[in-house]
Amino acid sequence: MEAREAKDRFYEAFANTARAIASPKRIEILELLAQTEYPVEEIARITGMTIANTSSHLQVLKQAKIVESRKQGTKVFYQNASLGVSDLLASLRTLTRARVAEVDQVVSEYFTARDSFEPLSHEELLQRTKTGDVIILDVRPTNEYAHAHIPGAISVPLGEIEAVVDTLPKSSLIVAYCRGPFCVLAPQALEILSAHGYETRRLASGMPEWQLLGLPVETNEHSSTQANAG
Amino acid sequence: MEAREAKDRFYEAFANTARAIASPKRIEILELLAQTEYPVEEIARITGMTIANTSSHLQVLKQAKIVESRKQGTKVFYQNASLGVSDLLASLRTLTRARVAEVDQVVSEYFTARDSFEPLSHEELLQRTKTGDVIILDVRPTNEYAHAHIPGAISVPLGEIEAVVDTLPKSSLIVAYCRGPFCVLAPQALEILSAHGYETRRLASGMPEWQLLGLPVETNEHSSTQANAG
DNA sequence: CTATTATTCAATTGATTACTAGACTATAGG
DNA sequence: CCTATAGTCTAGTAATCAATTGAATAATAG
Repeated sequence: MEAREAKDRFYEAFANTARAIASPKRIEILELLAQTEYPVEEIARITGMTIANTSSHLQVLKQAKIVESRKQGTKVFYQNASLGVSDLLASLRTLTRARVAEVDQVVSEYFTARDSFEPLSHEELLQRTKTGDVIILDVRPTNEYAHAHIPGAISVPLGEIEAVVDTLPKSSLIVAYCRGPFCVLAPQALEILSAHGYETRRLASGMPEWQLLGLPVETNEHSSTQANAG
Repeated sequence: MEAREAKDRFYEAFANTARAIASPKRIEILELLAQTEYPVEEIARITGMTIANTSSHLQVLKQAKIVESRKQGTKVFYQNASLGVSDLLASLRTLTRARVAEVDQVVSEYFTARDSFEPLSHEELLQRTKTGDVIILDVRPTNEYAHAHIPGAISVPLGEIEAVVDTLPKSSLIVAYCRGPFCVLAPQALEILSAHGYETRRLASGMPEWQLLGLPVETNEHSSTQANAG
């Protein structure tokens, strides 16, 4: 009985973590917080939930030690507790995508099939930056860029793409990345750029995956969470 | 509304996978099936559940495409659908362990603190096998060994450790591994061996983790699932 | 035709889940 | 001190779900 109870408590601990993540809304929150910290109100706005509901979802995640919070003035900023969260999300994505055709259906429906081109792997990117003539665009909101970005990448939030169109040299390959493999920001940005005659490629994955690979990131220490997302 | 529904369905797919895993019993099953395939009856016996209950847990996992089944005679063998399952379990373990002190408490209680020695990393093992004088023991049940094992490893199920004690040269380092980082088989085996004066080390992780690293495995094509586990 | 093995069904028990509205708390700034 | 802002907490609702067991059913081997 002793051992039985201990064994149950043991597996229970892992099940608790899984249970905290087993909710569409909370996964959406975690994907967002994988980019950078956000205050409750903004999380609520982005996910389309009420403040109260968002707060309670965040409590669930906090109790499972999956997210952490930091109070600043009247605001409470939440962020993922560690890169391990991104790792778990990545595993979950891989396992689900490989097995559930439905996901790709939804992807091609919601994330309209803008980028028909083969995405660029991180190895390819690193290699091509050596031989030069590559411009890397980070098309996420500026606060996410500020938190962590690929060294040398330029911050151009999706809304400002039009503005920079003619400032970029047409001789360079334009590589854009955003939040992750299912994020639409980069494909949308590249659609605009390629319509203007640029040679473009999308980076296969986003910031969290880049960090998981142990690749270097650059940070802008200051401005925390001003801009916003959709 | 269209986009809203698509987004919800999208995250729902991942949440479904997570929900299927968010159960202590099912995690226990998955950890077992990460070793090799097992028939329902044996899974029930090992986990201490009724056949009916085990079957229904397996249906949940099967519907989520996390496990697959194969019918042979009157038996139905289940196995994990891919290494992605082990990957997800590993992420879940890491995230939970790092954040929940409780896990380590339970570990040190249930998995009694037999191995006080620093576990051996796979890099160290590979390095030491080059310089020779290392014997690798796979102390899992023989069917799990047959399914996949470290090249050169000798199969010595825990129950047969005593029998081989004096056949192993004392000049060699004895390295044992089993199912994973929380598996007790190897520590128990090593306790016996070190009591007999052997120099012993435990491999830090088990077969699934070894495979996740892309390291080579050896297989004995035949005998499927005869021996058993506890 | 019988024993074995697994699945399914029905029923029980017990609990969670997501969510909203409104009360409450904490903080910043006048 | 007062007020607006931001977030948390509580209670209630409606909806499910979850784990389990035992009995009935199905599939297969011999």
